[in-house]
Amino acid sequence: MPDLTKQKNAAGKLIEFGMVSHTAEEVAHRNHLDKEDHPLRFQGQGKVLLALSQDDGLSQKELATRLNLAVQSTAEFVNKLVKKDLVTKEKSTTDRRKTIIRLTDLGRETAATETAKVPAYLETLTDTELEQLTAILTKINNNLYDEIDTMTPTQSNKFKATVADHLRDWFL
Amino acid sequence: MPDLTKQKNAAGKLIEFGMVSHTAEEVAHRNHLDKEDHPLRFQGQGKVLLALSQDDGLSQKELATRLNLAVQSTAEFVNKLVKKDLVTKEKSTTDRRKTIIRLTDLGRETAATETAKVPAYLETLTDTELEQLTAILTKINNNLYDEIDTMTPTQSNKFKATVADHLRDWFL
DNA sequence: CTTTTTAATCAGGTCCCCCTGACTAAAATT
DNA sequence: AATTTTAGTCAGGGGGACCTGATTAAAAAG
Repeated sequence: MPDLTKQKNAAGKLIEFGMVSHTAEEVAHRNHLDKEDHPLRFQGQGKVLLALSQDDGLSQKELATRLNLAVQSTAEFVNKLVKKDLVTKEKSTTDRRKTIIRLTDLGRETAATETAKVPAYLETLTDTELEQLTAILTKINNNLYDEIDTMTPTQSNKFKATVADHLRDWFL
Repeated sequence: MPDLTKQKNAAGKLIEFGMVSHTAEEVAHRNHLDKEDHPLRFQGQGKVLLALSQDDGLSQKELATRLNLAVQSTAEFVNKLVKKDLVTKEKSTTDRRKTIIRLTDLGRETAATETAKVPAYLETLTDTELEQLTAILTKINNNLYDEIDTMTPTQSNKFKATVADHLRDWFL
């Protein structure tokens, strides 16, 4: 039986981490120490980018189902990404209803550097700590995937595949 | 010299965690398995609530400086919280320019349950893992506080105190 | 007793994430 | 050929986190 206090401690630290990292990002952004427009948080537009770096050339519909989004939301994000020259839209030749979304070089690069970026706050951790953290987060993330899968009976939910596999490829 | 690969692994897991936990929350919310209006992410309104649970009866100005926000933003969040019956506003009697913000019982309770909530995904971790996670996050968070303090030369930046001390009180 | 500083407010904006409803155009069915 | 399904689009919204600018009321200072 796990110690409830320990759980609460960890939970608190996690909340704290969420808040503080968010604030740090915002401060950095306001101080213009940050070149990019916006950090690209891997929600919304970021999610789309990530899905595409794993599987380029998806249709909007496919993107929407994979990302658990309404098609219209997906369209919105895609359009925003087009404006930033991170992806392109082109009509499918085999099925002219479909629009194929592809990463531009810039888009691919952005996704890569964005995910490969090592935050400064990790640099003081020892190798052991990094390993522990990775192992623990792996466990946590898997739990979360299960949670999502349980809640969304959409059998074609490729969310986990989209996120996890991509990151695995990038990092392992 | 720390292993760069290990850093990247951890960084990736952290990104993944951010995305996945966010998605899980959204899914839960859409499925109405979530009673509350909105999860209260401890930014914006949530930050205000947290600051108040540590130090009740602050003025809006004090809140703003502590939270690194424009006074107008603070006012906006406070007003939203008032509508939700989580805080109250009252004019200070000693200085009638000031507006004192106080938590309602509901507000205090909300902050408490919100922060004390142990996410399901922590329940499968062993005691050892929980301890490791807590230790590592403590280190990371401290790094982030330093980052923020370095970037904001506002000497009166009580951000760290507001966030960390409160959570410490709650969890330790 | 003025002038200046301070705490708030209102007004208006920017950008983000995300959704429903209504409607076309192109495939797949019947 | 006529109908239905499918992929997208437009229009419109709701809520959230923030911000700048202009203005008021009250306290502090000169």
